[in-house]
Amino acid sequence: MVDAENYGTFISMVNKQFATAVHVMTALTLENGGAGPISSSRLAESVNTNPVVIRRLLLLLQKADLVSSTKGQNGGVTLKRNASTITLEDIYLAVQTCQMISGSDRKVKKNCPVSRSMKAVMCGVATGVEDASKKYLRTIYLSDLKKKVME
Amino acid sequence: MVDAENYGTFISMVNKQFATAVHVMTALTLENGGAGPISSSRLAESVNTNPVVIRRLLLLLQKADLVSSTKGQNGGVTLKRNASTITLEDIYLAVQTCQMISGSDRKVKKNCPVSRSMKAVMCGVATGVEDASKKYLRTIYLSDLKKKVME
DNA sequence: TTTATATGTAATATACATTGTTACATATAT
DNA sequence: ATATATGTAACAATGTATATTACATATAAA
Repeated sequence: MVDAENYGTFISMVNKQFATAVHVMTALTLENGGAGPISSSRLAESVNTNPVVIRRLLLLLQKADLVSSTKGQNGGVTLKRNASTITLEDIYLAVQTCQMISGSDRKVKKNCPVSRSMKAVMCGVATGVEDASKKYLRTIYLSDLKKKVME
Repeated sequence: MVDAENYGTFISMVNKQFATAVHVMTALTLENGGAGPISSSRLAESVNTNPVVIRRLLLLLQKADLVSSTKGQNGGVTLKRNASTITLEDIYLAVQTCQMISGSDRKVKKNCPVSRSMKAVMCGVATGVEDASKKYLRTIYLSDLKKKVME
């Protein structure tokens, strides 16, 4: 049933990509320096998902130059940079699919001044939210998360 | 086709609610003080959607005490507070369905320290992003948007 | 009091992105 | 040569938001 009480109160559980990416990168931070590369299968176990989901994510992290992977026996993934130089903004930008706030894609009503202005207005708002968020994410380093996990 | 080039690059067009709410509130700001209340049908025309979509949104805005509505002939919706006292944070909080950054709902792997820590880690991150965003949204008043539209 | 018109609300259809899964090609260390 | 890892395609399953139709309810105005 959808009424005033719960309309719009669904919790969106799509877009786990950022959370998954942070998980993977944190795991690499803790395990690398240990016994070499980690396989997507082991990462998938820690995340509790399918290895292909992890591998798809890793392609994005590779494109952003955050990790590198090697094929074949004893292959797997390693961090490409030191954990104390990687921030959550780096990870966010690597896997970002869309802005946190999105405008509407509805057709503009050309005879309505408000409708005509909305795209520009929401674009500005989206940029503002994005900038504020990234500024915050930039303050958190992978090495900070490592500490948190080890506590 | 889904490959490395476009996997994760879909633009999510769900969650137009905030954009729609800003549109509606801006329209009310411009038109109120004019010829009394505005009907959901007229608002729907400006937004280019179905009146019911607008009415469902208005229920949320009413719960947040931002607008009030009257039934019957010549009925409709009016702003309940002055536009120079309403910020985009008020609107965001009224229609917010979930946090901008969400954690994963996957089951925790209890023998993995990273997996055990992730929920707390992502909760902190989500709160940080949320706070930063709200702080920004708090700086923009409906009266500012009115000016932008009238330019 | 009747009528027109507005909101309130339910039920359902539609659209679409993300995740999960299977299958297989490709590369590489041992 | 073989085992094992990544790379990639294809498709099913899931879940949320929007759109739409229909109707109940309230109220101003004739």
